Amino acid sequence: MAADPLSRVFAALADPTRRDMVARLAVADATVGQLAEPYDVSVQAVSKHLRVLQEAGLVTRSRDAQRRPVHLEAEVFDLMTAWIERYRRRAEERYRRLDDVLASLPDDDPTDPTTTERGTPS
Amino acid sequence: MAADPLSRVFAALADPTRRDMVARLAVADATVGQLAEPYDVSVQAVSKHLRVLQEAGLVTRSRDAQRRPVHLEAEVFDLMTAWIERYRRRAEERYRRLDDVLASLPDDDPTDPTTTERGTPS
DNA sequence: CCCTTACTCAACCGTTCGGTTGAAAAGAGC
DNA sequence: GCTCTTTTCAACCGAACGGTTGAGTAAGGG
Repeated sequence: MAADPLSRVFAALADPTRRDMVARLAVADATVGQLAEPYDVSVQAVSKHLRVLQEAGLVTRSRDAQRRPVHLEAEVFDLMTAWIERYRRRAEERYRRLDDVLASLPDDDPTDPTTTERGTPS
Repeated sequence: MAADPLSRVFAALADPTRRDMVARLAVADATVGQLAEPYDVSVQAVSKHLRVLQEAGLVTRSRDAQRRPVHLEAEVFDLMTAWIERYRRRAEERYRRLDDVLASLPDDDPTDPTTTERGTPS
């Protein structure tokens, strides 16, 4: 149970029920019971889901008498977007470079004198 | 095993080994053996990881004799970022509105006549 | 003071997950 | 035609997951 933060966030959001809870918490804070209401599972199951979200840092909980209001912590999203954007950018850069190569290797039309000279020939 | 696409992508990236493979594939395509080399696990385990990444749409594979080069498909990232940004924005909007409320409810100083009138009473 | 509400803890259950080993499939090279 | 390389398939294993039920805890409300 000692996974790195990024793994915990991704794993937490890999469950559709938990994603839906996050979606609803983005609109307003809610108690465990309120969160459990729409789903066809026990309150205990929802409580477990919330613990997963909490340990992923996606959610915090306060006290209001017996109620434990849940609050969405949106900053953790940055962790994911940072990772995703990093490699997405890297991949796109690679494709861009590939496009350049393809663009520099034209039709090889022997009747076209502008294509007979190649850039960086070995 | 019939999970929705978003769950599959999140689940695929919840594993640090798979994330590392994606990171390396962002630099260059690689074969199963090349991908397996740095890790202290069997090639079969890596093959399984690749199947998970493939079913998540993160990766495609072609043929080169016995080799099966793996290629990163970066478009799937958009699926995640779209989801994340949607709810991040929603959450931030909510906080912004909360700030507005707090700003419109000033110090409540009884000696200050400008704070005695409240908007939308009752 | 009960009693009800709101929630968590604990134990259990079936399934999935990440890993293993062993065998098979598919090609290239001698 | 063998053999070596590369990869997958299949069976298995322990741990984690998502769910359940049942009991326990904490705090208001009659």
